[in-house]
Amino acid sequence: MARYGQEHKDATRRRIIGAAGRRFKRDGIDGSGIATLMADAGLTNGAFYAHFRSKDDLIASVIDEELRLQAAWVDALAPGRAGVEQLVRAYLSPEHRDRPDAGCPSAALLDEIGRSDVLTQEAYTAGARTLLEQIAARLTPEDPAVAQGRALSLFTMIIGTLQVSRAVADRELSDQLLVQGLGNALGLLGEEQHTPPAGPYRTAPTQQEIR
Amino acid sequence: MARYGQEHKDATRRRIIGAAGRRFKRDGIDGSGIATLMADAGLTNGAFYAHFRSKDDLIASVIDEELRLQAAWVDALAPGRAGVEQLVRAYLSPEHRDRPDAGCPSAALLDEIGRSDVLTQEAYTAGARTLLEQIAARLTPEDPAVAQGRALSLFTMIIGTLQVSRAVADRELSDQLLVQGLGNALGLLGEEQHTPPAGPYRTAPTQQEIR
DNA sequence: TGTACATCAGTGAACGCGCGTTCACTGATGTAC
DNA sequence: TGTACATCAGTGAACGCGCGTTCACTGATGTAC
Repeated sequence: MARYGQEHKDATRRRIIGAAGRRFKRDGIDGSGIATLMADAGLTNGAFYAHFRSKDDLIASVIDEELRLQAAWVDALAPGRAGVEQLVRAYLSPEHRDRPDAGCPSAALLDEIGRSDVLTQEAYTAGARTLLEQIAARLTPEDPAVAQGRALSLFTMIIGTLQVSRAVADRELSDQLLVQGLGNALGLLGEEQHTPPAGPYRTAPTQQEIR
Repeated sequence: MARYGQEHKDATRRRIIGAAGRRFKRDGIDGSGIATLMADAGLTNGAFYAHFRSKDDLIASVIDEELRLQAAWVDALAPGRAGVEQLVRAYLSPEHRDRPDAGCPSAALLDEIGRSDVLTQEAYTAGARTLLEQIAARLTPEDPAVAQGRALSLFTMIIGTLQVSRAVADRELSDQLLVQGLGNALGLLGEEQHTPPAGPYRTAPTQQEIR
């Protein structure tokens, strides 16, 4: 029958999506051409349309996949509130700021997602819902409404802080914004918690895969 | 001597910058071509290089101008804490969400600014510093450190919230995020303040020029 | 007051280039017999 | 076991188009005399 089984084609598709995710987060969606990201995946431009109907189709697939990976990363954190603290420390680290290609798709692409077509926005919607629920579930599960509000505060604050820290030319100010943002986030998280487990935020787990 | 005085050329330059600001915020920086934004300004593509050295030069000028306008808008708000509440209500309104071209440059362009050249990032840095100081100055000026932290929390939270509300395909969820974000922001603002002046956020002043 | 000239903001065609997309083709593999 | 054939993932040239940028030119105006 076929030269390779379906699993080979699926693997190639996933490879393209992975390479495109990294490229998009580094250079922007508009700033990434098909030929470039196919080369990233070790292929030539022509093969693209055997896997995707259009660039828009790819974009939606990438956003879907990126948010799934992020959800899996959040699931793997320590249980409960401690995991959220872990998340925040890793998220607002200089390492995350300096490696957008390995980082959070929201921080790197939110503006562009806001200008994307409906399929991409639907993928983002589902992903963001999941993340907000995951965070809320770790915060005071006895009061869902409060937890939901705090989850949204945290989510928007850490995204905004990382974006501003990346947009700023002054390194010192950028570092300061991260530290201050971390303080704000931890404050928001744990007024009840008296001694937040110390440890520099640079030793957060799976640094390379901060999302 | 010259056909027109220097003020004519300056006016044209400002007109291009204004048109480009609106276009950038609507379609993205990468998504806006020189010919299109010159047509927006009532000119043809060729005239562009009599006013700017390059597109990058324009981008830096646009970011500088957009943040100056935003600072002026913040200055015109009611004095003190009441002005910040006014700001937050206008910022997290459905009207602002739905008119990015007339809105906040940070919410529309932060990702792209993070990928822009150093001149653009320097313009953004100066503008963001001013805005953070303006907000901080309105919050408990007796304790600058606390005010600074809260200003950053507010700034990043409202930007993040607006971006997420724009990226989400579900209108109902989007509205809900704005309301919840507004609650969070007001909570952050005024634990001391018992009855925040009501009035729907849609009647915030200078709606058209929310920034 | 009337004419010749200089100025220069703006025009619009053209440049090479990379974009998203199409398509005739290649060639490594599995199957048939 | 060896040969002919079918499959189809991937190649790479080509398509029209819009990009950022350049440049020879236009034509309305102010100045000189």
